[in-house]
Amino acid sequence: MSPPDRPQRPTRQNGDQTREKILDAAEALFGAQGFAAVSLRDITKEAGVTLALASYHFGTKTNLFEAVVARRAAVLCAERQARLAALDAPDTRAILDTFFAPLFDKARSGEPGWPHYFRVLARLGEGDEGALLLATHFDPTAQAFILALRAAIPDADPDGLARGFAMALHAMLAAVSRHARVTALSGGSVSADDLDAAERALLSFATAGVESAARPR
Amino acid sequence: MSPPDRPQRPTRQNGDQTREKILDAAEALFGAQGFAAVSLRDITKEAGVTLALASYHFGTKTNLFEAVVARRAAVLCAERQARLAALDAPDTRAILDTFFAPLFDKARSGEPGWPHYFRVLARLGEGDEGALLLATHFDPTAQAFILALRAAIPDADPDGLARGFAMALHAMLAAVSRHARVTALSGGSVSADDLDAAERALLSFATAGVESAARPR
DNA sequence: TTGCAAATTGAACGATCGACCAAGTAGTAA
DNA sequence: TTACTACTTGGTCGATCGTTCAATTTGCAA
Repeated sequence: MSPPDRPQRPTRQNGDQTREKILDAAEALFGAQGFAAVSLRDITKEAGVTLALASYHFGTKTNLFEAVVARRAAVLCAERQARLAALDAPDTRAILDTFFAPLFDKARSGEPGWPHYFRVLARLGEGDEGALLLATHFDPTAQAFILALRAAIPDADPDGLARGFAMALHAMLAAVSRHARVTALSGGSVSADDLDAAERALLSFATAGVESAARPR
Repeated sequence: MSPPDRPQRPTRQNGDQTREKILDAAEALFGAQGFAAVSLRDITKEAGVTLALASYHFGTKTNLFEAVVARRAAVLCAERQARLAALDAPDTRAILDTFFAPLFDKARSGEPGWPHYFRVLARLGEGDEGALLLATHFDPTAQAFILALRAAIPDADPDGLARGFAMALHAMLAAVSRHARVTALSGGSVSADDLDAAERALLSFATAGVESAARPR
């Protein structure tokens, strides 16, 4: 049946390793191919465990996907909130930098799971199920940043600012998850894995873009 | 077997209607749920035709998807190229407006297929198969616009400009295909179907963003 | 009319899917 | 040791998948 709620005693430790292996494999495959295109057999094979373990630890395929999304969402949002709270009278650029930087830090950490996770996130905005997950895990933090931006741009048009922030958010996801597209558009001159240059370009782009979109007309 | 290449005579007419009905249904469902999540049975049921007709007219599911992408790509790119050629010594804003406007015109045309198609395009950048389709159908036109932008911003950094254009492109796709996300982020105050406001915000956002990203540092 | 190819039909094929089960292993606590 | 729980296993269920087939209908040309 389903996993027994969580270790009630010191911990068995063995099952947790299996859980993480399945989550890592699912994260990589969901990010590369999407939810429907990946089977539980693909995932458990990639993880090096038997098929039934996926159902045992996560119940359904949908539950597994939600666990993939939830695992790193809390880490990301907590870091964003902490950095935002540490800012003192920030301007637009500082606020957006605080929003973007955790992603690039994670991408530079060397842990391969984060790039896979970003590709999962980039796919999330599309379906109705994904939108609900985004709203649950990321909207509270995102709205805190929108409020901060509203304070930083005194006479901002709220609707234009919200539109600008949403577009900056998608530009960010493109910057951390679709390197190949930029390389192709540049004719090959833009290096796919120059994260520092990508972060600089994104910050310049989004700062000017958000301020312009928020400017009342 | 497969469709016999195309009408070799005056035209049978009947099969073309069926083709269009299948393409419309596939476009709507692929856009809403993605390639792998939609079955040929879903599509033919939505189209009101029998299952075997999909294979008869398009061969494989992959061929059908490529036909969906190709059908409106040529229309879009031709219009962009024509408008771009008509510009005389344009600035950044005019070039980007020329790139964005055809999408919003189509979205406002009342034809329901176009919004569905934009959702298909928004999903395309993610997989490797989709990237190839994008490159085939859209990259030549996109690179013409990048060249125009380079001419309009004399001392632009080419890599920064390419990054900026790629981000503007994704912001555009978000603006025409993810209305619900913006509404949620704004707390409900942004109307999901105010295309005029979305186009104004996108043009302001992208113009300032691209110029800022292209500014040599 | 007859002839012929395009178009359409209903049914079926083998493969793969998510989920589930009974049985067995392993590690801890009594 | 024994008892208990967490964990793991191989196998199987019905459903659904893309694709293919032979047979039939349709509509223009001769």
